[in-house]
Amino acid sequence: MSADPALRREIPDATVARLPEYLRTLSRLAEDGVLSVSSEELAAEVGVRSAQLRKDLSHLGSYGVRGVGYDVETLALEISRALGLTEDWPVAIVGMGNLGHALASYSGFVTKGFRIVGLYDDDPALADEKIVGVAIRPLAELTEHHAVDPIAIGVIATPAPAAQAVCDALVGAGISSILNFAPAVLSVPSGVDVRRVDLSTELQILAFHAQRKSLAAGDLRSAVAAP
Amino acid sequence: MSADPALRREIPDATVARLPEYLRTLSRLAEDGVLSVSSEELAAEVGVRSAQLRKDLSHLGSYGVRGVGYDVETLALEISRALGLTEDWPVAIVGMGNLGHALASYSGFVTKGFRIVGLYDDDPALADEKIVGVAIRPLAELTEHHAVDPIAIGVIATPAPAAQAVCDALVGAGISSILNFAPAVLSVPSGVDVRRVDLSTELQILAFHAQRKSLAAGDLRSAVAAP
DNA sequence: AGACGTTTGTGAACCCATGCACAAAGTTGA
DNA sequence: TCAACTTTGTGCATGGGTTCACAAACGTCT
Repeated sequence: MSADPALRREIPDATVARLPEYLRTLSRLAEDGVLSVSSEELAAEVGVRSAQLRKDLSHLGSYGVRGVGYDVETLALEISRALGLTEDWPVAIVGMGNLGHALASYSGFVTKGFRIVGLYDDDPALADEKIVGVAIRPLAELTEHHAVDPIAIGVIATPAPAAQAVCDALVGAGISSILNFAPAVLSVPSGVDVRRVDLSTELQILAFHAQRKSLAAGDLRSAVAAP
Repeated sequence: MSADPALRREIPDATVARLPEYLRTLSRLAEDGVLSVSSEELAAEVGVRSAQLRKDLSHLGSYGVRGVGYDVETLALEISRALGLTEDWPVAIVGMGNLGHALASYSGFVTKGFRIVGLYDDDPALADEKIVGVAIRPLAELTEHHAVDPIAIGVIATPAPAAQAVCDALVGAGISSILNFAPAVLSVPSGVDVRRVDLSTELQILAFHAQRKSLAAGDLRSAVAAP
């Protein structure tokens, strides 16, 4: 094995965003006993163009065989390595409301490369609860906990007003990867990586397109000026 | 009232994706009693460049005043109109597990332009439950319900294996806007709009960047992430 | 061994999005 | 009224991402 192009070379963000999808589909194919796929087949499954798939994969090295395709197992492993999923990443969730509960018991967490090591909420009513074997603790214990059993990724599932304070606590403890479910823009020092998942944003984007469709179809809305 | 540029003109997807953020921030400013903002100020709040904000807003018309800035109320209203949020969109959620419960009780749903009109799950154990005043019903009743009280947006919160069947049911009933939380690629006829929100994808993207950071810092070749 | 069919990997062209820089348009103050 | 100042709206350049199209590489079959 030579140097690892997946880690050395710069992989475009747009490509990184698609790799999890490729990986998921490859895993499903592997379960179904499929040994080899062409870029055309895999692209069709995922819903992208085959040229894009090939270009994406080319960023992590040359793992295909011309005239044949890609070995499913090998490619899945290489994508896992590129994404850093060969190791388990310890995750902590802050905010154990409905969403926090849902995230903690989400099966996708445990299965692939992630492991919940901490659940935090300051509500005393939750103090003795355990989810998937992990106790819920007050946020004040985060730093202490992190020192003993390091946390790589912090998930914020609190209401928006609390999000910045929680974020500051996470950053203060030394966590530099944050997944934010609260509808708030977080300000963080450089070097800290924040991704936001926002339900209402997605709904609003859908509403926009739905509106466009309904206007395009029945064009008898309020006063539309003639061109 | 003249022609509505927000609806007639083509608004780039990238812009549409940012409009909800602008709207949220404007709403917060309005609550704080702020009457007017410059593109510089608003952009700083949202975390984008002021030039981008101005270009985005220019796609929906000319609602700023040179030398002054934007009237907060007016701009919020215009963005709401562009996104189609002046009307309430009826939403149905399918799959009342942890995530479905979390989504149903999510406050963001009710407040801004969306209204839950249906909750569906085939699990008999949930048959008599009500969340936010809406009863949980079996999926078979969807079409009937939709005929009486139309649904604009369907949210899929089921496990991945059930997602395609649920999607087919939604599309079959005539729903053409779908928000999918299941980790599965849905195949739909053209004209149907699907957006996917995937927790594990987001985690994996974070893991990729975290890995890059840890490799850049301590440059130990094949060593593990942990110090 | 050699010709043929298949599929990858990639150079090049296109397209969209972002950022810069400035003229146009408005306000304020004398 | 007019000059000075502020901020918008936008033409233009720049950069990234997507798609096309094809040569190189591999397996297969005779």
